[in-house]
Amino acid sequence: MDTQTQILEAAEKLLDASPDRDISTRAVCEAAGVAAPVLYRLFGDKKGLLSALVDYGFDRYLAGKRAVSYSDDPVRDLRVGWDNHIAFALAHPAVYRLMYSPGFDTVPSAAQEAFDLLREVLTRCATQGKLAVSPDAAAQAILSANIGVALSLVTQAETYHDPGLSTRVRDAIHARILVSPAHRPAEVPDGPAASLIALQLAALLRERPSSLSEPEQALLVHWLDIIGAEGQR
Amino acid sequence: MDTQTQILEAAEKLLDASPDRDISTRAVCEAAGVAAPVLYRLFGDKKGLLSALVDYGFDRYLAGKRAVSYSDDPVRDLRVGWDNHIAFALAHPAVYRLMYSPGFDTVPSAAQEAFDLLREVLTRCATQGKLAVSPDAAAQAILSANIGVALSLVTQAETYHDPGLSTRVRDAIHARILVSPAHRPAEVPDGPAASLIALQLAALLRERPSSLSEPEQALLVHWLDIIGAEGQR
DNA sequence: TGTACATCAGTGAACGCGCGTTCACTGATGTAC
DNA sequence: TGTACATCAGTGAACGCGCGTTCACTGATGTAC
Repeated sequence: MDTQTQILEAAEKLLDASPDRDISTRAVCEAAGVAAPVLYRLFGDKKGLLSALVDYGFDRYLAGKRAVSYSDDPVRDLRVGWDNHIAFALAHPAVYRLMYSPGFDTVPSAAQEAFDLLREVLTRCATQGKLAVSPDAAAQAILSANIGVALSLVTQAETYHDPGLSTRVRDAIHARILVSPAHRPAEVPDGPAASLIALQLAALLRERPSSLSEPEQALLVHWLDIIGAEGQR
Repeated sequence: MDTQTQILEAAEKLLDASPDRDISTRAVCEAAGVAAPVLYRLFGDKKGLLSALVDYGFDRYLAGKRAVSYSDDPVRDLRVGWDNHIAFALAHPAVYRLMYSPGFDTVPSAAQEAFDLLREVLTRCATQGKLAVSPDAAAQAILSANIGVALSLVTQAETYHDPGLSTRVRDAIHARILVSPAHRPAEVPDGPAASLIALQLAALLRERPSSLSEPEQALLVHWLDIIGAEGQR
């Protein structure tokens, strides 16, 4: 383990143990067993250390996700992704807080990457005609709820003690976002086919460009999204 | 406006404007136009100021809620409550962060009070036989999702730009938590009456004590909850 | 192979600023007699 | 009504600690000749 990793591990450990969610660079150096200037040569300053810490923790999390060759059931991947998110928050509470409830104004790049990964899975759902809203809207709904459950569990475990909480919220969101085969005919009695097919087509077109020009295709997809949105309640 | 309020308003204003979500007592005093010792006589120390700030902002929010004589439609109250929560977060981002993503270990008492208020509304839903899970489980699901949406909107407005996000997540959770008249017979084909009536009875018993002894009643309600939970998927 | 030198990860010690906090004091207001 | 005194919200100025950060230096390693 090189010095850089040593410092990062020490920093995360101290941050998890700190009641006020803050650490001093001096304490980090002492815990890592190095002199102060080492930290500043490697990370520039304290802010640099913290953002490196976010990247360090989250890269391992995303690496696992990226490496996984997705199953051919994107809906299943969606559930696994939710559960992974919760598990990561519980395993790295301090880093998680830095990611999704940051003290600085700039949002960590890793958070954006996580969002994009989720949207990819959702696009695959849409391609199979299983998504009832646009992938972007679905990603926003899923991630925001996912973050809420994770932060609640991390910061207020006593209040949020229901063991079924995470899956209940997860399935509630998924049920709303996905096309439920059982409910489809009952929920949208007239003209559901149009909006659903529009969404499916929009997802397909987003993946592979057609023979249309780029602006034309962008407008087409936009219109398809509008038609698809009509199917929502 | 007395000195105490002046200081609190100055503190919230500075906190909302601060990029790193922190303030110095010196800056607060300067902005409020008072000398430093005043702050320490009124609030004890910095931590005292911050928790007073949380109470100050949140009390006004809860006061409005408490004052409202609820409609006879608790499900409607549920929706209004969600929307109020979001509105408060957007109006007081810094205070909201202190409440639901606190830097200290102790959870603000106002947060607990908000949780209890939500559970009361849910109990009224249960009394009318409209709740498909226990009020406590429902409150956890609703609040955690509500917090997630609020924090996402507050800290990452650019990413979470979908105008329908809040209501979509809200209705998704509510649909899962409430008994949908249309779905009830289809969802729980055999013996749904038992679990639903058990939940309704449990809610009623929690409100007015029966002729049973307190421990007896507590055990009864506990069993009713268990039976009620069988109806959940 | 031996020597001279550049490179660079590391150290010990200090700097100095900002901060939370407190000390000694003032001036206005209310109250007992 | 007038006087003496307690109360208390306020002030100016300083204290001193912890912190992020940097300076001058060391010792090991790799490399050209």
